[in-house]
Amino acid sequence: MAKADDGGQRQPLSRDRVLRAAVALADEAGLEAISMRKLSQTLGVVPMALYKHVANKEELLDGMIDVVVGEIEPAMGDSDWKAAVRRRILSARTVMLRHPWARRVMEAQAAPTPVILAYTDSVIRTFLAGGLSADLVHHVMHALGSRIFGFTQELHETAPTAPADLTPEQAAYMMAAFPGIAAVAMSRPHDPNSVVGSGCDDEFEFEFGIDLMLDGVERLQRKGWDSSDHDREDASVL
Amino acid sequence: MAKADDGGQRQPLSRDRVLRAAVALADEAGLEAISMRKLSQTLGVVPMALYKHVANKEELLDGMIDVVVGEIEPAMGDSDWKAAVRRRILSARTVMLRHPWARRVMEAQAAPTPVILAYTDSVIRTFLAGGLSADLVHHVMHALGSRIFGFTQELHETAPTAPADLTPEQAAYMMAAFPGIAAVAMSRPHDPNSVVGSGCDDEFEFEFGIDLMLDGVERLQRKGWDSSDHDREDASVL
DNA sequence: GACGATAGGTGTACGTCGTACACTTGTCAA
DNA sequence: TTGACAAGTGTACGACGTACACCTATCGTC
Repeated sequence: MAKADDGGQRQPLSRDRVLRAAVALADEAGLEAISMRKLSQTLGVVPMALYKHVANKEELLDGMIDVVVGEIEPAMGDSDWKAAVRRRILSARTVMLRHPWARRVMEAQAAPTPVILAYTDSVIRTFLAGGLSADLVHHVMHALGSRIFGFTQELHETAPTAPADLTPEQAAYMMAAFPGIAAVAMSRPHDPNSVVGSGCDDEFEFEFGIDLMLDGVERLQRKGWDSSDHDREDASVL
Repeated sequence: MAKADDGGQRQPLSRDRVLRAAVALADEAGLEAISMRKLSQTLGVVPMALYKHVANKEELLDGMIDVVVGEIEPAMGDSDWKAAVRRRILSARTVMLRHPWARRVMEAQAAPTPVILAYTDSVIRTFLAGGLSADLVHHVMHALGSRIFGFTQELHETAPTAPADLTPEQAAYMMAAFPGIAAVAMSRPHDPNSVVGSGCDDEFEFEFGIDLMLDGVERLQRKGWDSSDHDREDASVL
């Protein structure tokens, strides 16, 4: 069995210990630090030792995601489906902010793990319990997409609208080359208290997005919308 | 200069030729086929030759994305902002369906290229020209996120709601373990004419998503919504 | 026509990666 | 005591990105 050189007893590896160490390493050193070799080092073990607990790197990454998804608050029996979903998603969001690498890993995943399916299932059941039709819920889940995991839909963390850290020359160039972006970037003084690097209040933007969707869904539900209603020749599907 | 062994004259490489070959290779062999070595092979050249035209692999990938984004239809002078944005996004979507690997590349990108900024800018200007306030446009762009590039927001191509290719045992297990998913998956017979692997009408789901957002935005605009209106203690931000 | 600069293609080499495979070693049931 | 089994080790291979030194064809200048 593995023992530390300094005489201390090293507890044996386990799948769980491997996954937790990997999550911790990714949290502090970023996703690019996750290699079987580097991870094994942090566990004081030889690279191949990991393969006794994890089939390959892909399974390692899947397991890391399961750990992260497991941190999302469980559903609570909530009378109002909108508030319930909203709280759940915002809880997911705080988890994903703790593990910023998780998004890229999930996006590269070939298929959802059972843990992910279970989370998705519980969100769906919240909608159904709120009285939404299965048909409507289907479309809503597609429309929400990865937002249910608390992911912003931005592609680039440093938003193109970020006016931060621009030299006057760069700013002038932006103004000339991308007048729309410039106009929008200048449009609002941001709340200095809850700001991320981009200079935007990310929390506000996120809530704006999910509220836009959830309010729209509520309106569809109220008017008894059904996907078979719509005329496929219409410009809009709603 | 490089010449083909068979006596035929080989036209010299160029950044453009490299990028186009890379896009073609990714289209037919997938993103994992994109390595400097394999790409150089398809160009009949030694790996290091590519570095005379592209600084490194990251720049190669950026360039590939620029090629793809360049395929999106330019904006047309459209009186109705909603229809204009809708058409533009749907055009982007058909481009991205041709290059399914583009999404992952863009998501891994550190920063937007000028080409991406130019496209983003033109979408913003469409909104502004339609009379939306810069403030509203700001939030809308965040809310739309990567949807403006025509990306579905799904994490996994094979949606968890896909009932296809399940053995009866698997189906029974799904029903028991994930009743919500099962209920939603069973809820609607899909249009067999425009179906992707998932068994869902992806085109419909995509349009449902953007229409949900654009309709919501139109409503906010009509009632003169302003981000400074809302009370930050409210449950909803709208 | 000669010639040096330069752009474009080559060859070799290094460090990193995931992981196959054969091995030792510690533990425990019989 | 044994011997099966789970856990950790060591070596090795092929793929990757790319640094660096090297050729070589082309062309403007004299």
